[in-house]
Amino acid sequence: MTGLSGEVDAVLDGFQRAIRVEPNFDACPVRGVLDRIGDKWSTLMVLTLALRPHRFGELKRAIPDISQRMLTQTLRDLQRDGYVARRVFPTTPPAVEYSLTDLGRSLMTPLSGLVDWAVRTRGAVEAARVAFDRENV
Amino acid sequence: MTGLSGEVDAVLDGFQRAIRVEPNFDACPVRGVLDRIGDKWSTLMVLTLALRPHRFGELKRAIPDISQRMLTQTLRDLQRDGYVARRVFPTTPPAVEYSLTDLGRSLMTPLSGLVDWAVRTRGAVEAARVAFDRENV
DNA sequence: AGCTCTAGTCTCGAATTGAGACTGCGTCCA
DNA sequence: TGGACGCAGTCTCAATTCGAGACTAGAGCT
Repeated sequence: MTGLSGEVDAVLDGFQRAIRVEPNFDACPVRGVLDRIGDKWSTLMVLTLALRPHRFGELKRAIPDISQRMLTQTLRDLQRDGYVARRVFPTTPPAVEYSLTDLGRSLMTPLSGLVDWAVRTRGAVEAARVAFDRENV
Repeated sequence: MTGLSGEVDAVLDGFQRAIRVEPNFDACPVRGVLDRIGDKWSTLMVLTLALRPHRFGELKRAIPDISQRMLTQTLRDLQRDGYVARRVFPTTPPAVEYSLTDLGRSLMTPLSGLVDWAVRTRGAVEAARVAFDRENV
């Protein structure tokens, strides 16, 4: 047995069944969802928008090392998947407000579990990295 | 108020504090951990290794659309971070077994929460995509 | 001698990303 | 009246990353 809780086993079973059932592995819809979440900028952006709605420029300042190009593109992708809502105020200069939808907010529960895990394990990960780099010159 | 549970709020607070404290945003250790998890292949590989240990070739067959190059590289990265253990049997032809470490297994709880969420929401995401594509010609 | 098997590495063209210049258009200040 | 500014992008080009597939070592099998 795996030593994991029953809940985890159930999810694993579901995962295994999902990829078995899906003849085209690449088209697995769970992968489609996970790939978006797994994107370098997506989680960061969802986490930032969870604090409060942001305008385009605010997001750029909140995540200083993202390029405008990727900011635009990631926002579009999140919007397309229904996680983020885009509201345009036809003023000059233009104002655009991005906010999480209910679907986007529903991601916060599993995502915060992951962030929490990351915070708890980062020490172990850092130690593992140092050990690995020491052994592999 | 955000409408989220207190637990999520607490994690968000932690996240916000973490990025505030970190002067070099790019070096935030949580991001380092999340970036690895967020990798296109990492989650898939962890999920596969959670089923049972796999040899290199088995992994390649289990995840048919990964290139050898990325398979090697992702496994190295996961090993470096201490999620995966690599065991070499000095036979010919060589045999190498990859398995999850305790640290790697500890990821299964939050990760399965995410997979579960992906399974539950994929219908809504698919609908959002169709609606978006219809509106944007 | 030649073929097979495994776990990689190497090379090269293709796709993705980053840095930053540029746009449109009203407002503010002179 | 005209010049600079702010905002939310788009466009271009260079750098980085990725995928596909050829190639390697060394023992066993025929």
